[in-house]
Amino acid sequence: MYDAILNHIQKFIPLEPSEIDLLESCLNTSQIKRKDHVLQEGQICNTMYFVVKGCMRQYIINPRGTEQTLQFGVENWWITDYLSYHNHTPSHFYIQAVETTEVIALEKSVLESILIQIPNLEKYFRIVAQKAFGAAQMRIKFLFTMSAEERYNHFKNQQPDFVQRVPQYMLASYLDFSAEFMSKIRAGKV
Amino acid sequence: MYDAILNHIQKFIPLEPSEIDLLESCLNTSQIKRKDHVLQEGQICNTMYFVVKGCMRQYIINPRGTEQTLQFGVENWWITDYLSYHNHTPSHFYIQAVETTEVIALEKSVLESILIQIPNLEKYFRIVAQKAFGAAQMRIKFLFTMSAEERYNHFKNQQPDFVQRVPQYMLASYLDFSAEFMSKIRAGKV
DNA sequence: TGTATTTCTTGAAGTAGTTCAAGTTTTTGA
DNA sequence: TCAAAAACTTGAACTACTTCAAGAAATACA
Repeated sequence: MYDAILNHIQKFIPLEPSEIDLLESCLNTSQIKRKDHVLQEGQICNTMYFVVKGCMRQYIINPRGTEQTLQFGVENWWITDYLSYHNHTPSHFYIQAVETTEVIALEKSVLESILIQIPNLEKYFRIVAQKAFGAAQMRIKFLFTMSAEERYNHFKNQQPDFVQRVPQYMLASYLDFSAEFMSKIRAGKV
Repeated sequence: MYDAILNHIQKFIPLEPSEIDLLESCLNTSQIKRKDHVLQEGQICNTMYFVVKGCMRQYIINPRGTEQTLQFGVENWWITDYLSYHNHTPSHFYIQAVETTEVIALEKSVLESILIQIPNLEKYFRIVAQKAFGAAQMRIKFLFTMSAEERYNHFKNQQPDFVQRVPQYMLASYLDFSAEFMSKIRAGKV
């Protein structure tokens, strides 16, 4: 039932059988329907979400009223607003299911008690966050140095399946260009 | 001597006197001269740097040969390439002192042994990384939604002193516009 | 299965930025 | 202290994108 998350944790740290039992007793999965939100702008985020199956995204609505995707979270990714989570401040983001998605929702109070009982899990979350930060740095590098077409081709080479999986306009905004321009890139009209 | 880092750690977790002693015995500071590098593109990064006093930056050289700053690290910030650090892969980045800077350089092997002796430090590094990731998300939001002039004004309001502290061309590239355009923004010629 | 909704496409007009080049000012460090 | 190096400014020409609007195609789900 919780194989996905337990395997992911054990890629980074070992777990005792008793720790696995404890985790299994504390976790529970929920289904988020396509287009449903787990976080809205202005809310305080006090939950981390682990994607078991499906796809979530974090997005904003820009001043022109257009949605812009900042982050996708697919299988084995954690998604949350860490700033709102840590500072108890209203979130700037929406977090929504792109397709019907199975997540493990871990509330702050539950997580904190788990971390006291399994201190070694701190290391797991440290490494996950450090890698996510590293990936964000690389993302900024790509945004800074590549043209729109290069960003599209690079992403398509790295994640060929994912390009088919989400609506084009979501991917366009993630790569920081307009949906119309994406259409022209794909048609070779640039 | 190590007040800065010990105070910073104790903002997030308590330390025993014995743990403080241990840390003091493992840490050492070094001076990085202005424009000297602690990491070059292509090297494997196996050190984390804590800025005690001064300013470091992480940058790339883009295909046109221009430097673009991805991150500044001032007092009480950690700076490193987490992706190279964790994956043992060649770094895409340069890390350089903007002004003569005092850092605590913590090598991976030393840090790992410290983390075994003071497991609670995992929590400290977890929170630091999670907040850094949160800040990177906000940064991407600003890059996506604000014009060049808005980004400049926003940064200037948030960090008025810092604008004077670093060369304009470094800040321009951090905010993702050209040094020439920055000059025009400041002169009100946009 | 059929229809409402969502997503994608296309062209035309506009613009927020870049690039280049040359001169000026400021800062650095021997 | 002063020469060399680094940083900043300016205008002119250019371009990689955006915005808008309207129609076509694909998809979801009652």
